[in-house]
Amino acid sequence: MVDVAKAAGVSLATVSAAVNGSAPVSAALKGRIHKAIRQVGYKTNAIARSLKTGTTSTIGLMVADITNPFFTTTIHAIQELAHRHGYGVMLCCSDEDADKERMHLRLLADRMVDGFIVASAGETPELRALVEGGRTPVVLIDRLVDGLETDAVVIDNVAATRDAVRHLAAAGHRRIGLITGRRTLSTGRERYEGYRQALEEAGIAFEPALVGSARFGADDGYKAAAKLLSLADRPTAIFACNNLSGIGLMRAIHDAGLRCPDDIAVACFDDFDWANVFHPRLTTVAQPTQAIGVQAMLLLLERLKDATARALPPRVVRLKAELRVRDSSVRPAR
Amino acid sequence: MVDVAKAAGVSLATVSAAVNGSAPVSAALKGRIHKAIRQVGYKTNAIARSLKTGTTSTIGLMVADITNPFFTTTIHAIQELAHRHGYGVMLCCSDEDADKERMHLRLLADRMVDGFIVASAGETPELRALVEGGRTPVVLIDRLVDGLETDAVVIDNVAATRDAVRHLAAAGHRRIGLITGRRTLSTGRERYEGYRQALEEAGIAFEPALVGSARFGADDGYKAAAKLLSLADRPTAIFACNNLSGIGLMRAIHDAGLRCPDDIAVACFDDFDWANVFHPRLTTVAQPTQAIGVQAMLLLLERLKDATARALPPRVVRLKAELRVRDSSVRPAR
DNA sequence: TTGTATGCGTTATCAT
DNA sequence: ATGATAACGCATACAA
Repeated sequence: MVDVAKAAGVSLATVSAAVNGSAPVSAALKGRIHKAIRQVGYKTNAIARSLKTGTTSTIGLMVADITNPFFTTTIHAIQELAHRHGYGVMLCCSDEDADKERMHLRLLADRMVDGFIVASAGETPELRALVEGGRTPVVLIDRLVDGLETDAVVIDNVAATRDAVRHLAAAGHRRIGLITGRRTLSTGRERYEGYRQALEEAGIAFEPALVGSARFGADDGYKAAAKLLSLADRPTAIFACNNLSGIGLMRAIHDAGLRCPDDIAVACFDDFDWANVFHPRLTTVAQPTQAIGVQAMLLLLERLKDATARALPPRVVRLKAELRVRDSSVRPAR
Repeated sequence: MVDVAKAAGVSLATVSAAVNGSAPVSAALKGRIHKAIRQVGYKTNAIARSLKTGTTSTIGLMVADITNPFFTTTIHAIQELAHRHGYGVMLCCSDEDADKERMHLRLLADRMVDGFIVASAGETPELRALVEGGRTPVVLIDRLVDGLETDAVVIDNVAATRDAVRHLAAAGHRRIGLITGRRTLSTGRERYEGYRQALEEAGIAFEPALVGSARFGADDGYKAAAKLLSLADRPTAIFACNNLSGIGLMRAIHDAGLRCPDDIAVACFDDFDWANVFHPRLTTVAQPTQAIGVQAMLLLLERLKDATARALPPRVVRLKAELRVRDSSVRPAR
């Protein structure tokens, strides 16, 4: 920039003013300056600017599983919107590991990101300090964390699961199994609650034996499902609380020599491109993944751009998920 | 940091030396300093450091489609390895749009990332300038770009496709269709070439009518597939050159009232979790997605950490993909 | 409207 | 071994 100033025969400050429009500069000088910029091949140094302004035009995005199509679409939406507003996105993945999340949170904080969007793997001192510090806005997505008062975008997991299980009950099923995710997550707890509600609503007694727990990955889901399927009086329908346990469930059904939906009805959380293609076409709870990302980024942008908005109380927006009934949950007519 | 110095009663320079180990500091002072650091709650400001050192400990990752499971796993591997080495990852997605890619490349360059990993949507002046400038290391993944001499990690697309089509031919198919991706991409060209080679090898005459083109997304794949299927003398087997066109293909088959593999055999590029679960279990070409990410990051790290390695000539590593034969490509015994 | 001077938080070069 | 001081490249308050 000093080179540009020299080449254009003006002062440093004038160049800065011309580049940022922070002060009026005569048209003549502007022309000279821009010409000089091209000549010198000047590129504004964002680092130096950051040091001076205290902002990096970068947000930190922390997700629990980047491999999950659910997060993938959300990340995409966030990234798209962020870029449109001049923000870069620094991505971190905790792999559902709270310790990793802490590390990454520190990495992001060190780099002085202007804001955070995080799908937390669990409450940590770092996360709490971050939101309580109040210096950097953070918006939670997908999962709420207890006692953390900050912006958030989640879906109504209770209603979504209730709808799905209600659908199963309406089809005549009385023994409905559940494969839950981790109860330490708000999603896990809420979906479990939705299951209970639907059961009660349908006048079906809750049976602990019918709920399996898949804390990590498809293999865990497989084991939980296999256990359910080996019950003497096995369920005639099963709802899987996430994508991965859904995969495990379908594998277990296949390996048990059972057929879906003839022998057992299935529905699961999280829709994905292929769900509609194979046999059986899978009944799913489709989250508004794109909208979640957009909403989250919008919330963050408000706090970022608008000084008065920074003082606003926490806003949590709950979006609705949609039950997509396909073949896997409805027994074919005989 | 100046506060720390004050609190510990030492000079700024000494604190810096103690923190970075850049100069010997007596144990006594070290103790005082670290205590002061905790007292003050000091956190090193990466921005200021970057301004001084000229490095950001951040790499730019540019992919064409973050929604694609292929990229997803690769991104994950890159991110993991980067973090282990103290690097942050700034993620950009071009959506297969060269113009977007240019914008994002500029965004990353402005932020002074130390290195790039890019799955390019096409050659652009920005990309060329970047590698020819030689100031920042660039490693290409998935796709090579003509005339760009830089590190790269790709797979042997010709061999992979040849293997898959050969498998189809070996099963007795003589009319084998192809749904290609964009020919402007190296992957598109190489996979097409592999198809031609397998045909020639099997003594099957090439028929232009049997190759459809799906440039963007599943819908495009659907159309291309539908056209192939409506041919008077339609193919008895089809190979889809990527995940998305595979989805379109399967939908088209279903909508045409055909059954796979009974009426038509199918194989497609890119494996994914669900491929093995539904009926028909899908025959796929599985890329070593994780290895691609690891290799790419390794290549980049070498250039980043080792001053002498920066002068090394471009290295392109070609990994092998693996054909996973499942049900969709083999006609059941009658 | 334009220029001068100063500081952002580090690291690095020199003395001491 | 430690301390004073000068950059790094930009933005801005203030003076002209």
